[in-house]
Amino acid sequence: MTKTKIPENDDFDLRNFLPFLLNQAAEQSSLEFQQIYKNRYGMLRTEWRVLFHLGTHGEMTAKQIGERALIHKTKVSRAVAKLAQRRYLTRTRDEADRRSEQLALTAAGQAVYRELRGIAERYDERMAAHFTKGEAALLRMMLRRLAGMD
Amino acid sequence: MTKTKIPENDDFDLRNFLPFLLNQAAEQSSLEFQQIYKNRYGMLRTEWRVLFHLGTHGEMTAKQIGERALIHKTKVSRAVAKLAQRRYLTRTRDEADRRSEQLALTAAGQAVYRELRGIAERYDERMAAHFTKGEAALLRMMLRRLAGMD
DNA sequence: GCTTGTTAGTTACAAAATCAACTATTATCC
DNA sequence: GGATAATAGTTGATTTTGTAACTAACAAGC
Repeated sequence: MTKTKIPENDDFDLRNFLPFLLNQAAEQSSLEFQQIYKNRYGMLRTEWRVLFHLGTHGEMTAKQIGERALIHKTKVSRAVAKLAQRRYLTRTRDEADRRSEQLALTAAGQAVYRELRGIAERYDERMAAHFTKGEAALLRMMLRRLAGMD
Repeated sequence: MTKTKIPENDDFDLRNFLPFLLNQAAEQSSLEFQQIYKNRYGMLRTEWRVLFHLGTHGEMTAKQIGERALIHKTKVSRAVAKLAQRRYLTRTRDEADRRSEQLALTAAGQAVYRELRGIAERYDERMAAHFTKGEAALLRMMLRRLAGMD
């Protein structure tokens, strides 16, 4: 029975492959954090991302959000539509350039943002607690570089 | 016009939030690496993951792959079906437990795996080149820990 | 001014992911 | 042994995403 054993030869290990590792770590943390905003606010990942951007930066256009967060414009468009429908944000046509709209959180949106921000901060601390302060800072720096955010 | 300015107060920055950073970095690298196997072998992300698992570990069941890679069983099932259809792997019913099947790469599957593994190694090196050897090793360690792989 | 090209954002359609229900098989417990 | 529960894997229905084409508004060249 010529059952050729697969060449274990190379020292390549999937579990050390950076794209794989990044994906696993991201998936793990996203899933965990998702429980919170999904079950509690019925929000999708893209939606809280948009909410967070508006929360931290104030008024922005859909385009600016998409650029910063690397989210495709159709996804942003749909997330904005849902958030507007839930009265978490308002759209005001920009009179200087009437193609775009300035988006801003309503009072309700800000309230949700502040709640989620608090949860996010605690969650982040819990993750960072796996490491020393220096390691955590280095990790953030490295991830920013890999994400092309530098 | 009571335009309440959003509290820029807290020093919370989305761009430092670990789940966000992980997601951005993972997305960035996955998209880039995907160009290669997608354009070249018409494979989906889940498919090369399954292929890689079989390539590095030899025979496995669908369940084992799903557990290791954090992929839902329906996704694994469909990926396995496609790889089988392309004759990259064979399924052999496990006589000890006839519910499950042992999956193994065919010669063709192994050939593709080896090619992709080479590409993956070079890609990984390029990513790691952003950092010193020590930093890169630390990064992998930290990601493994965050992914719960330790 | 008018044609041509861009850009912000939306929408329609196709591809993929998620969820629930199903089959076949094995394990448990009485 | 037989009923009940649990498990491996598949399939179909629903959601979500990605791709393309579209509308409306602006910009540039002439």
